[in-house]
Amino acid sequence: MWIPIQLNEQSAEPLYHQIEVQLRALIVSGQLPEGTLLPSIRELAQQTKCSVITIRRVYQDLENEGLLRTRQGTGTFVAQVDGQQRDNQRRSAVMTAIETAAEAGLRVHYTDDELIGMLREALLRMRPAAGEAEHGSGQGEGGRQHDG
Amino acid sequence: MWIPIQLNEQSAEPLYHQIEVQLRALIVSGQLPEGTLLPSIRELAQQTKCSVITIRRVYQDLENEGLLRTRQGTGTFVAQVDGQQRDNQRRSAVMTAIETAAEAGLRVHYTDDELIGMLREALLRMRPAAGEAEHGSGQGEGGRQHDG
DNA sequence: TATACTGTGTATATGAATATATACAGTATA
DNA sequence: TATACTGTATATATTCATATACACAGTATA
Repeated sequence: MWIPIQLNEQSAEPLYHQIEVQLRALIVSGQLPEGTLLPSIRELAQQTKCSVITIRRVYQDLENEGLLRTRQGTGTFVAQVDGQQRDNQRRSAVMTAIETAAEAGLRVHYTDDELIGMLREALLRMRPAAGEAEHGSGQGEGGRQHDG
Repeated sequence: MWIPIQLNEQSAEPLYHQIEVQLRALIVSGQLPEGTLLPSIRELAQQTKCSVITIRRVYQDLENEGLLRTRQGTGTFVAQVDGQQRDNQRRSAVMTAIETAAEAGLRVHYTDDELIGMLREALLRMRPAAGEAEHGSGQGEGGRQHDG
């Protein structure tokens, strides 16, 4: 049992948070369907080379958000949430970040069009040649600092 | 000597960081021109009701970024940076936030158009009626006076 | 020089965030 | 029941962020 989690050891962003963000996205985007049995905390701890307690925290946090359901002795599953609610979570995760960006933009007096242009640029850069033959160049994504 | 800094005591965002973000924006957007003498650290500390050391840290951080210049015994000034470089800083402050948002969006499989739409929404919400009845540049209620 | 401003350096308190080991408890099944 | 898995609870180490007091040093000027 394996799920795609990529940790950046360099980043100042704490492990538990990196894992949470990625796992949350997998669930909320439907890539991990309802009822899916996740790896055990020990298994995922081994995969990610961090402690069991850290993974436990991740599972616990996501359970508190209603995304997971755990049964002691059995395992941890993707919870069933109604589509409406899941959409909300999916949306709000992104909207929060967008609002932060918009705020930053307004503060330094960028126009709406300029900001939208910058978003277009960023997307183009991060989603290289979607439709072309790209293969290979590992676009320098990655290490950002923690958000404020 | 007074500069418009608004602190949110409730926020989890630390004081020094709130001040830095706002002061950086004032400089980088040109609202505080080159050569402007800032309030002394003691004065700004009083205005913001936080300690001198905290303000000192702010000034020091911004000096390390090249935005300020301090002369012991005299005061702290807005540094002269060539327009190119200042534009870069203005831009990168926003771009970083935009990239974070884009990353979040891609993770949950939003399309570019959806993300752009969300940004439009956010801007509309945060910059209400910018072509309607309101005249004036709308920014910052609470008075911007500026005498020297 | 005396005074009253500037910024600077050192040393420190405090609390939260991060991560951990280890022992405990529930569940499934041969 | 014995075993081998699950998750859980407690207690703790460590580091970093935040904020501070207070003595020190440079500058301007009456």
